[in-house]
Amino acid sequence: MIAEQVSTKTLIKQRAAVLFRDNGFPATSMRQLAKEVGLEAPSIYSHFRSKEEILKTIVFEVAGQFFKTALPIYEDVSVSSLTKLTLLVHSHIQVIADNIDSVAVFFHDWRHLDKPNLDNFKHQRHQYEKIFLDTIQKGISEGVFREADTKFVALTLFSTMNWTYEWYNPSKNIDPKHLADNLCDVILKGILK
Amino acid sequence: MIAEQVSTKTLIKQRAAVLFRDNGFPATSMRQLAKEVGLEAPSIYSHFRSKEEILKTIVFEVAGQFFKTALPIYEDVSVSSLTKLTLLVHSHIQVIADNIDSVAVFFHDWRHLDKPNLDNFKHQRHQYEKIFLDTIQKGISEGVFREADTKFVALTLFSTMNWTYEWYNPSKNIDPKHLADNLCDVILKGILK
DNA sequence: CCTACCGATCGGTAGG
DNA sequence: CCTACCGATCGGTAGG
Repeated sequence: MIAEQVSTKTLIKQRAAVLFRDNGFPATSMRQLAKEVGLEAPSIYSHFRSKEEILKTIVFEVAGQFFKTALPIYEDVSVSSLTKLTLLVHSHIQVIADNIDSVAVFFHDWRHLDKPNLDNFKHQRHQYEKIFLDTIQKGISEGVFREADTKFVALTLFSTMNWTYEWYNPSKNIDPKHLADNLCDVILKGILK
Repeated sequence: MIAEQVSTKTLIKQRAAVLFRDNGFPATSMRQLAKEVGLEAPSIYSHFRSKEEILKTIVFEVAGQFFKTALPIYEDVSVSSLTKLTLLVHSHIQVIADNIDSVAVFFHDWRHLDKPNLDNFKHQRHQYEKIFLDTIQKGISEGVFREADTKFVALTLFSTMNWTYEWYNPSKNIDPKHLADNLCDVILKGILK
């Protein structure tokens, strides 16, 4: 009984992520979603209290994934800044590749969260960015990275990583490890010969 | 009389860009937009045939801007691949900085274009990407850029440039020229010392 | 450019 | 998990 409920809830979440990704959160109706899951619209409300709660669940599950993989790397004192940054990029890309639909929603539709959730989201994002910022900063002060505006470098790194959800197709393209390798290569060494 | 109509149309376009940017196209209502412009909702329909036509106008005006600045650079045979790429990055960033609201709509809401416009958009985007792709390809074959997957390098470059609309604030941050310089610096030489 | 209004669809509830 | 249904709001039209 409980197992079946969890399974339906997960199904709703997964189908919602695909619909949100394709059409955006506001343009997706509960009727559409219900149809996709094989239910009537009101039945969804026995699993989620509102449309926004589905969005909230998706967004914060992705946030949790990002933290879960990045924190252990961040806190490991035995590796160099360079290795640490490389590992962070790999874990970030892996999370994106493992959850493309949800991640697209995460990057696209967080704007539609309601007030307390929106603030929570921004706070968590800031915390996460700090992980990369600190690592880059440390690398610069150790002389392994070039002298540069830390914030700008971090922003550039995030740009490169986060745009992947726009075009990356796990089933068609190269695997996440190669993607992350290529990405590190370009960002670390540049494209100049 | 005609001048006033043009001015109202432009005003609608500008306010729409801001609303679409903040709330997304589907979440913005014609009533909201009308209020922002100081009209009643039906009055908008004397300037645009539909909500989608406003989106279409914004998106393709931005596309036009991108082409207008990039094409002369692309076709100039007197400059090296390196200079050409640098100039292309500068012009691309300049267009983003000059039209932040419209550009955000361009990157975010093109998905909501209807069929013929959607195809047209994708075609134009592909043509534009080709400008950068060709330039990188030429630079590689001339030995000025490192041997690498051209498509991946172009994608990385676009990622870096296009993510800027998410955080760049022309009134607060550094000016577009410096932004483009920093961006070229990182993408060309990397962050490694 | 406005008033008056349309059919359709929205998120969500009541009650079982 | 369903049927029946709610008030609100949507994009858009008619007619002036």
